[in-house]
Amino acid sequence: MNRQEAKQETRKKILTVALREFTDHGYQGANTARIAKEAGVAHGTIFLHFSDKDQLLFEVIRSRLVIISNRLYEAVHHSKDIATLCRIHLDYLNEEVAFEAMLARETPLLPMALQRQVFTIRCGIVGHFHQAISQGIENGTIRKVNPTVALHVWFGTLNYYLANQHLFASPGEIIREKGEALLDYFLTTIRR
Amino acid sequence: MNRQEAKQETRKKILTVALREFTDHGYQGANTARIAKEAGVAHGTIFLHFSDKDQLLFEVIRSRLVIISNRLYEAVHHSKDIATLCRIHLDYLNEEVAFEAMLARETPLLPMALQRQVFTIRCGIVGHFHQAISQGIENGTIRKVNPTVALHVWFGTLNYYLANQHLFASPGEIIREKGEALLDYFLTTIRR
DNA sequence: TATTTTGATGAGTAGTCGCTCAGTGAGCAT
DNA sequence: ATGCTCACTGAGCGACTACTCATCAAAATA
Repeated sequence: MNRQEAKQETRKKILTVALREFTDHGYQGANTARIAKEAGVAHGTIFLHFSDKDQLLFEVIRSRLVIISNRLYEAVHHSKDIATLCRIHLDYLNEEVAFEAMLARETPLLPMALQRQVFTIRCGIVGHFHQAISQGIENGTIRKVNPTVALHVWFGTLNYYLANQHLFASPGEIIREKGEALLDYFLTTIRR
Repeated sequence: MNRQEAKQETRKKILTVALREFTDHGYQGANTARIAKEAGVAHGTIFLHFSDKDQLLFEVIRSRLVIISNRLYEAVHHSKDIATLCRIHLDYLNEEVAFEAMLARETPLLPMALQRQVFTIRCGIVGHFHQAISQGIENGTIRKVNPTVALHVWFGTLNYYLANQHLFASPGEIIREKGEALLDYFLTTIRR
């Protein structure tokens, strides 16, 4: 391994550990000294690769969101049925429950630039849901509700569950324990 | 004013300033030195009245929650109609939007003990809504939905709006701009 | 008036944490 | 072999902040 490859390796190690650190301790709680220790590098090394803590965590969250976005985009591309979309969404949230819970808790406190990026990436996902509901209303399977509000209800309630998961369920089990009931409620209230 | 009255006055001044401090800067950001300065007392005085920052902010939050709890409790004596309760709830949130938005953002990050206490106080409020929905189902005005999930939807979506208010509306206007549409959606989806 | 009680003071302590920078040594070109 | 480059090191800096405690002064009490 030459020096440039080694440097990239170091950077990657830091990013990997930083993701876990953010997931476990949140934005404020993430500790650069601990990240360095866990990654097996000196504390100062972090600041050779990233100008400051903000930029490091920005990079971590952004890269994560891109993965999510792509995955949901592909999954969602094939079906326009709202029930299917919701189920795919629940499956995804259940797999990434630790990261998504932390994101739900921390997003409102993130630097505004990062917050807007999170929101923009989410908009792409929400668009598919919107289309599915509008189509359902047109062909008469869904009652005449405001599609935007319906989506805020779906995403909002899930966000609420994730952010406060330990008040509603055993840790890490929130989607498994509450997802089905929410989906059932959501579908029966919007379907004709 | 005797000494005991003066002491109570000091305590009250600290609480008033602490409420504004928490509303403006959140839990982590709330600064005990700044609170003391704003309240016109020495820094150490705060810790004569409150064992630590946690207890001070808990007292602040508790006193606020008691207000809405009492207000809803009184309202529920006159009416057990879910629409009325929701409207009272929206009115309250609109009046206290800055504090409630901060609470929505910060609750998941509070120390667990404080979080549980906030949750317990909220349970009293939620109880009133639960009763109204159950009664509505019994007398046939409300469809047979899971009342608990319905409440999570109502409180969860409002929480989502409040926590991310600046993504959905002009600052401080979130309830005014989105409350009516949400109430309309909520009622039409649960009513027969 | 003399003494005790007590609420208030604010400089000081101890701990945390992001970030720096002079120094090190392995790798690379010549 | 020699000298240079540069990724990396880690002790230490400085800023911040919750909390303490010796001290004070005014009010209550005797």
